[in-house]
Amino acid sequence: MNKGLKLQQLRYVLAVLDEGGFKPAAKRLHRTQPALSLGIRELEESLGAVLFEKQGAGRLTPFGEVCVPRFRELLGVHDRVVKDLDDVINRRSGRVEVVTAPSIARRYMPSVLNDFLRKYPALEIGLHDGPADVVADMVRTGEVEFGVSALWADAEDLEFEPILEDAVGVVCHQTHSLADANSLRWQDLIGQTMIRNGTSRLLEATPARDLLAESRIYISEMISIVAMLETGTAYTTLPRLAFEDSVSTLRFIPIKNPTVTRVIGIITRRGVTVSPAAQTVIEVLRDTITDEASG
Amino acid sequence: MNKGLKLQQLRYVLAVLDEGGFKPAAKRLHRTQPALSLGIRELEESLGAVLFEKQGAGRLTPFGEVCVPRFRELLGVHDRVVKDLDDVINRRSGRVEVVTAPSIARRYMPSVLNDFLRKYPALEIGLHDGPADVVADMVRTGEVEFGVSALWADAEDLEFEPILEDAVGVVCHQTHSLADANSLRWQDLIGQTMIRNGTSRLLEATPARDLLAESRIYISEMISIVAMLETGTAYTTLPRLAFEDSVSTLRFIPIKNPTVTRVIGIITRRGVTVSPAAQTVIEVLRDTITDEASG
DNA sequence: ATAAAATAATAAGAAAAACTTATTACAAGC
DNA sequence: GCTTGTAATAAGTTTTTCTTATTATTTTAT
Repeated sequence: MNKGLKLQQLRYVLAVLDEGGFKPAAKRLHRTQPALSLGIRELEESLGAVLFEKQGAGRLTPFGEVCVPRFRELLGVHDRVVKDLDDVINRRSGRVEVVTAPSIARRYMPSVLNDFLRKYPALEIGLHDGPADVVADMVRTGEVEFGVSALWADAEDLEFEPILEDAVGVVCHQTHSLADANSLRWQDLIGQTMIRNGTSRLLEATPARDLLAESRIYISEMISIVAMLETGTAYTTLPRLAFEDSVSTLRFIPIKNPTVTRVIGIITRRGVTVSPAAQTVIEVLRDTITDEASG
Repeated sequence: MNKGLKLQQLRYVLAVLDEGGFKPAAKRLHRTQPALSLGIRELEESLGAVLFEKQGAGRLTPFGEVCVPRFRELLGVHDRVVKDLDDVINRRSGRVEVVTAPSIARRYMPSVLNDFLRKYPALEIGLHDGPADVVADMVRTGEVEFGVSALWADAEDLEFEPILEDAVGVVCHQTHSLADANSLRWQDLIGQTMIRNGTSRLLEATPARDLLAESRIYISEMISIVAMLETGTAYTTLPRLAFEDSVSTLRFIPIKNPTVTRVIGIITRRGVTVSPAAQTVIEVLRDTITDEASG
């Protein structure tokens, strides 16, 4: 007794039943009558028992009666599996986990999420945020399918695809001596009290490196930085997007010559294809950023 | 997107996962590595999405992760169906409905049932009894898979395979004038009061036809026949097996020259193969009757 | 009952599929 | 950089599945 049913042969059997004979069944399946005859014969041999009575217009043997509900069940499961997977591929089903830098989460993701949920009503999304190292780790562990953030050290196991440049500028209180400039050069900052923060290492390989060396304050939390800036006695540097949600008494002044930028991109595990649903989120994100840049 | 998964290709995928690579998986399935490579490639193309990362020792894509549980489910159903059908064929599962003449039900079936239940502990049986016409009808409608009885008119749609001959004799009270004979001839009955019953038509094409014509009493129910016989004023004829359960004050005397017999056989629908379980019951029944005849 | 029509089984060969061996390409490890 | 282990590709073979043509059987109609 040869194990291993062939789904097509089971379909032959059901077609013969539904159509009431080999010939009409063959027609429906775009086959010839001997094809079904042979196929069903082979199935019977592999089972070791006959399914149809001889010469009887598609009448089943008692054993056939036992088989048919099971054939239907198996084909039903098959068809459902095919449909499920088709839904996943065609974005009618699925869930994506994403992690971004906080600035991205606040500046772009609300719009991305809205677009995404509207365009793909059946897809689900989970959005996380965190600093660049957390983003990288969550991608690495597979907690999320991709991240959106700057990538400090380019890691062997991660893929980075830039999507956005974010220029660093001065942030200070409106009463600060630098507050009224439209733009600044790095030398304008010499002698001022500088607060370093998590993004300050962007300056490490730039003309601002000396300012960094002189700075005697480091504050990691944005809320503490703001509190310090509001005393009017110090400034800090931030990429434009990271400043976004700050207090209205603070000013952001771009710095030129040279412009220092933080490159933000999509971080994925190297050699891991993202799911169709995640691919969709990435596409929507790219569109959103392109629109913002041009609009 | 081509619908229609091939079960073997799904097994390839699971084997690669289980064994952690194409080569060991191929070995386990007694195939070569390119066979799996090609098979899985084809599956990916039919789905429209990649399942395994390139060059990565059997690591799945996120889409692959979605697929695998469903592949397991489908193959699980397949394997269960194969096992179920195998059980049916090998008599480890199944149910048979049988109908017999009352005489058979009482004389042979208890022993058949005991043998059957002991030899095939997983099979179930349903036993019915009734007169010959009911037996034939239950077979015809498919209520039962086969019947055991005499068949009056040989019907086009039924198959009859004789297994047993049952000789007709005289039944009368112990005080009746015929009661002490060891055997009788038909002419010995002339002038006696005869009760006709359901089996009397066995006599229609025999020398007893004249007795039948003279008889003025017909009783269908055995219990009423017995009551009448016990008055000692009349006799009736019955096949040996039908007499079996009668009262001890009655006698059965064989009739010779010629011996009239009722042929009992297995009745099935013409052109309908019986199920493996029913086949088993028939075999046990044949054995039982052979044993009784010789023992 | 016989002839005609319809249906499925069988035979033989063609097309398609699945598999094999041999080779190439790619990545990881020494 | 070379070796080693892995998977992909190429080409050809075997196996499977299908088709056309024919035969056998049963049903239907006369």
